[in-house]
Amino acid sequence: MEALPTDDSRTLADRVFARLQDDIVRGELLPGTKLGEAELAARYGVSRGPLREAIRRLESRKLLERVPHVGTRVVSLSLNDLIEIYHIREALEGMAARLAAQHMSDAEIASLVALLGQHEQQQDLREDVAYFQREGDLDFHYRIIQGSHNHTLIDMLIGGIYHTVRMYRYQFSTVSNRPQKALQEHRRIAEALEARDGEMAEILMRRHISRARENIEASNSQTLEQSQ
Amino acid sequence: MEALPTDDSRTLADRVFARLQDDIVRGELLPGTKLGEAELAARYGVSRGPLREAIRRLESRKLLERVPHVGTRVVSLSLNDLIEIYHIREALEGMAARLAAQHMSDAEIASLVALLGQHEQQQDLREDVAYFQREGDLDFHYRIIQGSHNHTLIDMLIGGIYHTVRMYRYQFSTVSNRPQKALQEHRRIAEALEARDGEMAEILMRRHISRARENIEASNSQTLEQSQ
DNA sequence: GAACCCCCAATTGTCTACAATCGGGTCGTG
DNA sequence: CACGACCCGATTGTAGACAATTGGGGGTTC
Repeated sequence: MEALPTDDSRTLADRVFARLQDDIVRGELLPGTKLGEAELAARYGVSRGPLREAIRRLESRKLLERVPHVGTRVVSLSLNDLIEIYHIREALEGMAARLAAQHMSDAEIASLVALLGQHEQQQDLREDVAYFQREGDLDFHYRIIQGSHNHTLIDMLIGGIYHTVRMYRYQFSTVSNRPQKALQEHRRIAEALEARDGEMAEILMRRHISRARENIEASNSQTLEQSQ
Repeated sequence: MEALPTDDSRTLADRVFARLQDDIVRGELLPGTKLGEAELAARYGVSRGPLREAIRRLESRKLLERVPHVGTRVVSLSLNDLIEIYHIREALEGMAARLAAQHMSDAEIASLVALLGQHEQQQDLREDVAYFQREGDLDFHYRIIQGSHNHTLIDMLIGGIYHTVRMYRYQFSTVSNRPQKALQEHRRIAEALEARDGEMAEILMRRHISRARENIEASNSQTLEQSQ
């Protein structure tokens, strides 16, 4: 989806950044884990210099929390944080859907529809459902965000928020318990894009994300109560 | 508004980050300026280690552009970038206004109204108008964002977008040519907050930012044409 | 036995120095 | 004049050492 850990990015700091981010997002490093610099430097085979640069960047992305003279640890999201993020996604991805209706090429839209066809097949076969619910869902949203052709918006969502959303999915091992409804909503959004109806696309996208949020709130309400 | 350059933040890297960001935003370092590491290290009296950490963070915030093995330079915004940012502000600050109507305390709203009173006086006196149009305007928006009480949203806007907006104001030395209208719009937004009318506050805020964007587009259309 | 203080070990923060790598400019050649 | 190889500067990577701060353990006192 982005830079793979096997890539040969320009500098060492860039590679360490990508690998460390991936390990965090994929749950290799669990939330709350304390990360010693010497330990991490050994883990990735680099010296502390490039490592610290990578840590600073991940701190900016809210994937690491750092306390001076104490240490760095992987952030642990609260349910409230996640709900805030979904409210923001509602605003930004709603906007992205409206822009996508204006700016996506016919080819891009056709490709998006084809993607939904694949998802439908996967679901019919009940095969690798987890994939659809995890990366497949993000892939759909990913394409619409790209379709907005607003570079700043793309950067904020893809480069900022989506890593946190993906990390959450691994942390809470959340799987949507409404995959068929989600797919239907995806279809309707795609139809609005095909009709070049930006307002409709925005409304449908906002509603789609809002429902996902409500689903999370309902599924984790007992978790919330426990933590209080 | 945030960390002042005179603060005594925990680590050197934090201080260099704050000072360098301030120098960029305030136009001390002009857009496109090439920044040598040795030069900057001498300028701020630190070694390259903390400096590089600061550079990485400013790169994440889109205030610096870095090309490996070539160098770092201050970003120069295009008019198109700025317009994209204003579209995003429309979505996010509209949301912030709606949340502020729900979550701001009566005291916070009263303080906001008092701030508008100060702005009105400044404008009547035609005194230091530039201040109102620059930091004063941002101060109003700043308070509403804070009033949303959504930590993630606050962080994205205050910690991310607003530095870019402020930098732009210095770069293009843009002064709104509609200060009285802007102030009126501020007043109406405040009234909606007093009435706890979130929907109205959102609509008014979106319209307000949309008009500011149109104003920028009109003022700089010749600049756009020139650059093409 | 509990509370407090002090000291120490561990970790982080910082600096200096040197090797390695890349890009751009220069010079020479066809 | 165009093309290519070379060199030099700057940036990046690494290592080592030392300073600074934090948090906890041990001891003392009430």
